[in-house]
Amino acid sequence: MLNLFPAMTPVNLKSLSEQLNLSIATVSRALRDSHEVSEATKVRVRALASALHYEPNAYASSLRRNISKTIGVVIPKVANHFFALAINGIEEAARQSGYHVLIYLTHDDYEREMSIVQHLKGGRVDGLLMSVASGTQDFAHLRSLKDANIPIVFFDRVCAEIETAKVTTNDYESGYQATEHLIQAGCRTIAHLLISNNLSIGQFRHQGYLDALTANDQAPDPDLVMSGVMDNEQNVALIRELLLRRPDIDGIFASVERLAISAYRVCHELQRRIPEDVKIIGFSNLEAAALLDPPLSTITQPAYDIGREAAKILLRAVEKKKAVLSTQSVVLESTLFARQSTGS
Amino acid sequence: MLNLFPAMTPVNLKSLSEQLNLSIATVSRALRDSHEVSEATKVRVRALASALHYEPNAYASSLRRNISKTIGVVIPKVANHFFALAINGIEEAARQSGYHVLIYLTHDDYEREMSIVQHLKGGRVDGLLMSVASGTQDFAHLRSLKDANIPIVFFDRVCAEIETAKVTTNDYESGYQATEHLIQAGCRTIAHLLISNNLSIGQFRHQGYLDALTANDQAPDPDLVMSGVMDNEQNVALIRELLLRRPDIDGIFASVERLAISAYRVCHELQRRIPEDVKIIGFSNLEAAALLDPPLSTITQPAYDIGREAAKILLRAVEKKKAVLSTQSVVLESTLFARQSTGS
DNA sequence: CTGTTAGCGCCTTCAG
DNA sequence: CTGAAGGCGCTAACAG
Repeated sequence: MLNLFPAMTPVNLKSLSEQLNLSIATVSRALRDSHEVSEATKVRVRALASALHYEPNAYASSLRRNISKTIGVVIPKVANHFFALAINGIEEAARQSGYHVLIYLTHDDYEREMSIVQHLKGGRVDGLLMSVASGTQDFAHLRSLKDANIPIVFFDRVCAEIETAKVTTNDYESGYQATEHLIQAGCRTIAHLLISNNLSIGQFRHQGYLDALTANDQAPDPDLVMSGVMDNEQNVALIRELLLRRPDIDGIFASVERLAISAYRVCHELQRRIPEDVKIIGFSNLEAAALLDPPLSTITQPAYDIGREAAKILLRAVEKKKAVLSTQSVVLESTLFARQSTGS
Repeated sequence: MLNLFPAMTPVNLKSLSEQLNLSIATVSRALRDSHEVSEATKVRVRALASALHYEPNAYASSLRRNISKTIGVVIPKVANHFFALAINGIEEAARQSGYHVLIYLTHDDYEREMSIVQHLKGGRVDGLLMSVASGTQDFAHLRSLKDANIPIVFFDRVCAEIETAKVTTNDYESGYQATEHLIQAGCRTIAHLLISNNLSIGQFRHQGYLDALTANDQAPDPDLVMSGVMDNEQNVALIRELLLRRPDIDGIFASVERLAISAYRVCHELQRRIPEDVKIIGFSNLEAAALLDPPLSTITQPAYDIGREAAKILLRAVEKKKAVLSTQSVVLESTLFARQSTGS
């Protein structure tokens, strides 16, 4: 007789097996579609299981098999189009392989990143995807993941010191191209706005900027390089100051979306016409960039693909139970959108 | 003698207890800071535990205590500023209470939503936060959560049929205000763009639109109401068609960010001047809206607070082990930003 | 093909 | 204050 009130007696292998006069093991095997169980019993078992809406207890299974079917994603923030899109790609890849996704935000805080990683060593995840916090200087907590047998894949903001797989974009080339784009458009004094830290991506982009300048016989000027801070209003103030101090600036290359937007705003405010007086190009995944008038030229990273690629690499390692990944680097290409005023 | 190679022998209560010549129970109690264990042993235990970087196995604990310290978040998409900000608030609240956050994207697909919810009944989460998919018409899968003893809190896109806590914004009022804003600005023919479905929020906003019209002696015209679809390019085509069919439209109220942006784009394309020919106001959490020239007026939802509030309510219920929440409705207020061209 | 047994790592009575 | 024992739900080895 069926028990249709699972809230009363729990629905688990035990209760199922009792009602079916089978052993727990057989029921378990039947549900996992093992070949060593007769088709007839499989049918019986499945029928009851679905009638009672049986759902296996994920944690019991995880404990037993030492596999959680879960990956962790540790990123600075999600209120940022790039990471939002990346998560999308990650979730997609994870779902396709039957994995769950735990999300953690560091808010670019080292302490927080450390405590998250420490927690995760408890076996809650089979693997980790990570974009390091800008405040992170010490990487011991990341190294220790190796001991805990948890593979990690870095994306976008990678950590060069750790030997593992990394997914990035062609940051150096993008920095170079962006700068050259401004030079071609006639800019003679180009500022570079980046985030103040040791992030690999910032360094690569900056090197691209420097090399593009020298290649075009423009002497790099440290005074034109601005390191942003966490607080956005402060950044606006810094940019305003820079533009007032150097009225000769006629081109701005922003390595971060927020700085590009802020620069745009400050130009408006200071009545510097875009693009007549100042041309701006910035890293951005903001769709609305194309709608600005004049539109903002952007370097757009394939965020979704980055997330997806990273997740796929991680999952492949997880399935093979390889704690340490080969130091493989996947580089995807960003796209430069040179947008012109529609002249309406 | 210390074993500093946890990769060799596993670090768990058993191994710790052996090295300390204590029982597993005592070690467990010491680590949970139980009052029934001497301070001296606590110190000894903690010392070894931290030396070996002991991290409790979350799944064993979950299995035993039937508590996962994890909540699930099921949303349509994350590549949308509103949801990104909401996740931020959710993660914050969860973290403060020591909870983990699993994320699932439905892509507005009913089947997917159902399968996710079904999975989650396996005890993987202690509670659920949800914004229902636009394709969802049947709510049996949500009801069944009650049987599984999993509390659920809806936010933004709520499901009226389920009796549980809900966190929303004042959608009716916002729709009313937005429409009145356009009327005050002199619009005589106001279109309403919304998403094609049974979403509660769409209905409320639409009712506000209708009531504002009648209150101002404008007869609602069904021809001016457009239901969007999933594909954005199709939406652009639909909007274009609408504006061509009804050249008398001089005001647009968009209930979704994407539609507002698309409307903006189509107006540009059709050379309808904003705001001289057509005024636009739309729901949006896009910062860049203020940068558009002319800027886009928006109704902005307190996304972060919505996520945070919803998570707090859920966590309170989870801690009390209440599967069914009181049908409590928290309504937060959106802000209308009436932006004017800077006239530069 | 099916059943029995023995844990995964942890927590929680119940006894000392 | 500490220890011994049982079991959360599931799976995997070993018997039949």
